[in-house]
Amino acid sequence: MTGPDLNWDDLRIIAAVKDEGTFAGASAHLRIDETTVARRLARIQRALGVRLFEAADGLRKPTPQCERILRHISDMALQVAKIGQIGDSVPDLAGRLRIACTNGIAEQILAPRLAPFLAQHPGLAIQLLSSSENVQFSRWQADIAIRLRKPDKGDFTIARLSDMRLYFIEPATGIDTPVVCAYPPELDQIPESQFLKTRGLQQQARCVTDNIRVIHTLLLSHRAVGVLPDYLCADLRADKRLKATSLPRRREIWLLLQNHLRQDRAARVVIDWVRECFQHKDQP
Amino acid sequence: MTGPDLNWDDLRIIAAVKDEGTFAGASAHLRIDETTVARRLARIQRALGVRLFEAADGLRKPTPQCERILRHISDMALQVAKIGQIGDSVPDLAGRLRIACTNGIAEQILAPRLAPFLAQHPGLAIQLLSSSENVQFSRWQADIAIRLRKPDKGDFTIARLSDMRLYFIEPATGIDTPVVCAYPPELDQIPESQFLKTRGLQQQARCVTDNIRVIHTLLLSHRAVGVLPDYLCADLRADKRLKATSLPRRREIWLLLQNHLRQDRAARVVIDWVRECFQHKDQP
DNA sequence: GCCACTGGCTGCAAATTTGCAGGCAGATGG
DNA sequence: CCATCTGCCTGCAAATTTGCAGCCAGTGGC
Repeated sequence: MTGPDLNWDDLRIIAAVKDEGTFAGASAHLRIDETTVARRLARIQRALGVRLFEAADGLRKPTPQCERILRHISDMALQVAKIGQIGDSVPDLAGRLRIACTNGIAEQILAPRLAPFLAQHPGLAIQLLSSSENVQFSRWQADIAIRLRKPDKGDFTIARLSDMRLYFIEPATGIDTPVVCAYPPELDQIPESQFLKTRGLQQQARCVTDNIRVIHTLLLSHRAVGVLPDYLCADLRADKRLKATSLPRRREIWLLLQNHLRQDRAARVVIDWVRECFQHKDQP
Repeated sequence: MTGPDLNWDDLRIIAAVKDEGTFAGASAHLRIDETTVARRLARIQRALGVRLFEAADGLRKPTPQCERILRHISDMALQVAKIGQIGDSVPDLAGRLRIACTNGIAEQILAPRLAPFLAQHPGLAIQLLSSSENVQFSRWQADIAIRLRKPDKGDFTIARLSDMRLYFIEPATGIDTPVVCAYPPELDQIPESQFLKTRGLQQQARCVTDNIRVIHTLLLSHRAVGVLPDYLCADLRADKRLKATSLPRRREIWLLLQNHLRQDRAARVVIDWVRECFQHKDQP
């Protein structure tokens, strides 16, 4: 019986749980909350009257019936992709969007992938408002903002985008009195500063800046210690004369979007691209 | 771009609007409200960035792009049907359900189709609580109830099921003082009684009953007048010695379901069958 | 012309779905 | 052993979707 209570869209959940092996993995892939994954999977199981997954080795394994269902679902996904191409053949994607974020994120994460993205969408224009200061998002000074701290509620949409690891970098062979690089006092609450404080290093800081590329350069001298986000640490971690220690705490990255742009196709395309940039931030 | 904002289930709306030619038709077919049809169609149009239908001759005509999309949708519907068969191959549909309704509906609409239905579902048992009195649905005396009047809200689910026409039947060649068949005073508010009152016939009633088959038999004598629902009028309307006049007002038919059965597969199967019975109530 | 019917849309309330916070269980590492 | 991390689930609130009532426009019949 496939009555109207069989929600076609729930079928996508089955495929995502199979592909990722966990509800949490499917949640990240589908960009919905994992409780929603669980509930929608339960809903489609009830509708089909079939058990779809067994729990084995901490993973979700599809039942034989589920394997058969998955073959049909992948056929459906092919059809959906073709439908999407029909929509894509309408070349009306245009717009100019202002993205506010830090210098580091703009330079290291977005910029490397911006040219190909704009080539793919000739009607789009992106303005990167990158600085150390928070752009006044509530005053419409930006359309999209990427924040390293969960923002207070406002008349805009907030969504969690990603997170980043932090690394404490120091010379591999300890040297006397390395230069301590620290962040300014107004950033005392960020995990980077907190870590340095617990190490008793914050007061010894001889280089105080919020410019992470400055810190990066100092660390490259092998005479300094400091804390940097993961996207700026690939070369440092590969350097044998440096030691990198992952901090226990991560920093969450949040996305803000003006509410009136929630159904804007250009905005959605740009947001997808931003998410993709963060997904691949560890790859050059 | 077919991101997660393309709701697979919305694709079904496109097909239904194409098939039925109007939102209202799609609404009846899908059994959702027509405003929901309009909104979901608008949503999928936004997601695809494609105009799907033009309005022509009071009907919705698919655009060329929509025609291409519809081909993929019908492929998907085939896959969904196959998925449903996988679920159906699990022969665990069992249960015993009590349906409360009038004698007329039980005998004329449900009973003719009950045997084939039960043969199709060997694990099901149906108890028809048919009488003229309203079973105490709120006291769990029935699982499903079919009512000819919109019920007050209660701790159960109410849904509109169908409606029926009413016919005033009289001898084609007028005779003096035909026997007036009327309904009892406690049913004074139903459209049947109201109509007879406006015709000044209610006080002249010489046969007062709530048994519509009794009225049917009297009308067959060609010496009586009365009002009956459409499902009991096929033969009367075909009788050349009788004249049938459709009443302006219809009677709505409502379905009640105990809330705890809303996700019960057996209950859903039975409800689908009941709907089908009413859909074909004019066919023998 | 008037009336009834049908289809589609708007606004509001009700119903449903989703996200978040917190808790629990299991696995891993120090 | 304890702390941390990860995955999953529950309860509650927020967000979204849906249904209903009412309205408007168009059509057909009297």
